[in-house]
Amino acid sequence: MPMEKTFNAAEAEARISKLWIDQKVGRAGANAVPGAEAFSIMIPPPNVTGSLHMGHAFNNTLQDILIRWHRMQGHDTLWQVGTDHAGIATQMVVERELARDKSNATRREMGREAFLSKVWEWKEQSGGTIINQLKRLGASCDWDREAFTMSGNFPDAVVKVFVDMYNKGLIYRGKRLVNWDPHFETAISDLEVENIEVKGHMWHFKYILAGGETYEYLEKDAEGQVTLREKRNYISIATTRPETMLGDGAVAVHPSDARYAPIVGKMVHLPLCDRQIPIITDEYPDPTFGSGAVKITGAHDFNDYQVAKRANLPMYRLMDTRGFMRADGAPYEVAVARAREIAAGSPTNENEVDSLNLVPEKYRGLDRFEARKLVVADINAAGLAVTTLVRTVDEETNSEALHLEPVVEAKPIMQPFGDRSKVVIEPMLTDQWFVDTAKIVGLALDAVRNGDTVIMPQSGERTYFHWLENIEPWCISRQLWWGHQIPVWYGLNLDVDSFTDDEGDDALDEVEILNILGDGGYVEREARSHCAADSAAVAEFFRDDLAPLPHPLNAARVVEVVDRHAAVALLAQSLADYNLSQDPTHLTYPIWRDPDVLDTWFSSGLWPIGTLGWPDNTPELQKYFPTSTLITGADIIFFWVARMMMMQLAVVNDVPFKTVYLHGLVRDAKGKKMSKSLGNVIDPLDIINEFGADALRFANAAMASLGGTLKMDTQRIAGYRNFGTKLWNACRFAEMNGVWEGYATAATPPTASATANVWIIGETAKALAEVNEALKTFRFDTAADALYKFVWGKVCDWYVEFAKPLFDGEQAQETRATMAWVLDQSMILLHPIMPFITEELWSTTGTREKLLVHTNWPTYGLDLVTPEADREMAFVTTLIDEIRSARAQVHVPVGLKIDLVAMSLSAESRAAWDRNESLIRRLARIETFAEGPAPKGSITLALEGATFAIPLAGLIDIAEEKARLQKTMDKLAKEIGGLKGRLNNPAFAASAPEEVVDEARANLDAREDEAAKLRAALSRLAEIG
RNA sequence: GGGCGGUUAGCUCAGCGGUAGAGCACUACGUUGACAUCGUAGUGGCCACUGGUUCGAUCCCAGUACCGCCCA
Repeated sequence: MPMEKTFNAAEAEARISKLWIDQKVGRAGANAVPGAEAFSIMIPPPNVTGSLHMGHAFNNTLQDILIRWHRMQGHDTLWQVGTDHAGIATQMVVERELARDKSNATRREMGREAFLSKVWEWKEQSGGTIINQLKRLGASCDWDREAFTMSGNFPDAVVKVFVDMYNKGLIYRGKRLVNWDPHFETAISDLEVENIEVKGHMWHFKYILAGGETYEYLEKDAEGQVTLREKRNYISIATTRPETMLGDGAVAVHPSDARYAPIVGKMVHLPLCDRQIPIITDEYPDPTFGSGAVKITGAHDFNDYQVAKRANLPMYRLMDTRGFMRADGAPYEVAVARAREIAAGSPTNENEVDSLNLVPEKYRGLDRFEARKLVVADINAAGLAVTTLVRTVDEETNSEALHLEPVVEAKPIMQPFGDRSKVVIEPMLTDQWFVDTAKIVGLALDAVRNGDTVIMPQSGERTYFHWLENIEPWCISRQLWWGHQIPVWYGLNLDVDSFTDDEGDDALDEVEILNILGDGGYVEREARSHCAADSAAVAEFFRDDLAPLPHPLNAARVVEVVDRHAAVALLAQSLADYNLSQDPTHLTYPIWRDPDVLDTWFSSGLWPIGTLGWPDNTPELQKYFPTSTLITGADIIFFWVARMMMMQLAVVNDVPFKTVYLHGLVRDAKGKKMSKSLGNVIDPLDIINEFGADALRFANAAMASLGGTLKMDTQRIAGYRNFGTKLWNACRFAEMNGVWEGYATAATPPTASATANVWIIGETAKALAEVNEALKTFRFDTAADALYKFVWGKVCDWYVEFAKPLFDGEQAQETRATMAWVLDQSMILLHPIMPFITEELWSTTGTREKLLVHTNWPTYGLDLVTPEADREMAFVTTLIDEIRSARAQVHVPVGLKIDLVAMSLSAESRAAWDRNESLIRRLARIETFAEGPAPKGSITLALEGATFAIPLAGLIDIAEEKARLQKTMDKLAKEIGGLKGRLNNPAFAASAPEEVVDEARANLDAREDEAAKLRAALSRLAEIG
């Protein structure tokens, strides 16, 4: 059955994709020769909730190109595929799904266990979407090894790493100011916060000095002239977040700020609150900004937090997990009384400070933005706003009036938003788990500095260094349910420090038991904690804690309960039972697990070893780790690349990958970020449906120059679809000429005698060398460009045309063999970039031992290039180009055959002519050929080593031909001028390398030779008219 | 404010010491033994600006302007 005119991508891709998957062409080690070197790539695991976007398509195309290239070379390849559980994103999706049906219970109503089983259910149903989309793209992963960060050995690996790092002191728990997402009610890391400029306001408040004090406030201009002098009883502060003033711990001014020097150390009344705070100095306030005085709210601002720590100020938390003003704890009067005691020096601790709710009653329970409005209104009402005189005119009476209005500046402010929730992030003082990154960052920096891991483009290394050198502790706990739960358990601290053994039986008596349970007793103490892989292992630690305690506590059974509340209840129950029964065997010691889960990036940070079976020393781990190359977006260099480096080095003391290839974000044709709101999202599946996966892949490869932005243009994709069609039709032409009959795959080219055949074999070798070199250096664009130029520009534009007359001559047989081989090589070389169309052509042409995906990558070298053939073909193609160009310029109709006269021919040109006459005649549309002088009314063509004339008496417009020649002369003159200028400069000959000088000289000779021929032609024209 | 990068044909980008290339778009012509998802010929550029280094700079260095991205 003859081939169709075009490749039917929609039909063929599905069929070929199934074939590859059924035959497991991408399984680890497929097509590897014995003892082959390993080549491995870890896919950046897409979110299990996700679907394929252009970024994925781009990223995975590049990975697949490398994998296919190495696999065809017989290397032992692994492309590890899988998905990420994506804590927040997945929890969000499942909650949203549940909310669609009002009859469903909410997450909180159904509880942790039931919710998690819903998430798993959802994952089973829709988690495979993106994997199937990768298959449509043609990705040749090892599908049987598909991993998931919540399945298989991954949970164990994550827990083991946590425990190890905990034991090494690399993970700690602490109360820190973290980014709090009030929507998801969890901490998030710095990287999950997007700072966006929004319209905001700056309010100015007066904090009145305590004790009726006043001071002289002076403002000076740059020359030191006093511009303002007034007696003040207040200090003016500016804020964009008025509601936080309720938690202020101080007002800070810069130590060099002379305006406030008289009042540093004095107290001010905190408006709306019944307490006083000090005026302190700190380097943080900028004296030139606003009033130069800053209110310090340590629990709700990152800068203030640092100031508060330096000045040892209490940090009062004002909000709850949803971002509402606190409504818990003691009444305001009680809390504020205690705060005053603390301010006066009463000893306290972090936990007590955190437990004090200093939100006055009227603001309690309000949303933070509601509270803001109310605080502003109340301050205005109290006359504590900084005001300005405003003149108004009454329209009816036309009378002017002056009155004071609060100063509120409208100004853009940077506001933090959650990258998932899109709500305003609240800095919040909470207990969280941290990785002490400062302790593990060193190895990660060194590995890149000493080249164990190479990041490209190199600018990526600079970014990497800059971030790691300034790294902050990594907050790894999330108050979510979907994720790896932190392997830390807590138990009540029952250490009995005042035990008196009245009975001499070394056992607790009833009074002592009551002490344990009683108000303010042991159960109120801070809990003990232990970290271990599971509850059985952790129970050992708690038994060790219990061992030194008096009977019967030392014999208590350790049991796990849900939380501290349940633990206290169970312990009480248990002790009460004991008191009656005196049977210690029933005594239980309850422990509970930390409810938080780990940041998703903590587990994906272990992706390279986790997917290879670690902590078991599997054969895959030995073979494929460290992995060869990581291809990922530059936007996740911090999230993921740097963390994988730190984690792998900390855990297995080896780099996770040898090369990191970073690429930019895929944008639309205009360079805009693709976003749903802009409506400029291009769905790669739509592109595949319209143009085929190969066209998309080729476009991706061609765009992949190092460092640039990636602008996706469907017109360009269409162009590469056309490129596929071009190759298709070259093969179809071959088929129509019987080229494939009896042809079987051959590693080496056929012996050829016709110059065109010899030449194209050499061009094929050049293309191979270029593709190899380009892919070796990750220049996918160069590889694509070289293939495009070879297949279209050499094979189709010239070779196929040359072959047509050759098919009729004595060299028909070798031409068929050569064409088959060249097209074969084209399929092979293109296969990594365009796998579908090439696999399809492969199966419809010739006799094949293996699928193309497993066909051996060629190894022939540039020795196949024959310089004589190159020169000869250069003469032929130049001559044809010149004739065509001349014909077009003097408007010779395409259909008209012309005569050609050779005025002069060098020996080499004559030989070239003789061997290729039929090609030239055909492609330049020549009727007759003769040697001799130019007939009258000819146009002239000057080539190196030859001059030709085309007699066109009566057909040509003399003036037009003159203009044509003059134009060529002008171009030549410009070149000659430049070359002469250089050669006449003595410094050039003296300083430039010899070959450059020689080349310039030879070039000048050739140009002058051509110019002379053209001058002669012009003078001949002058004779005519 | 800090860091990284960009500025080359109408558009999107390569090139990065020997006076410019591709694809697309555009113009004219065109169905010759594969291909109109095509062919042939063509139009189009003080390589942002100012200095410096060099025999020679789009390319290296410094500065300026403008534009991105990331982090505060």
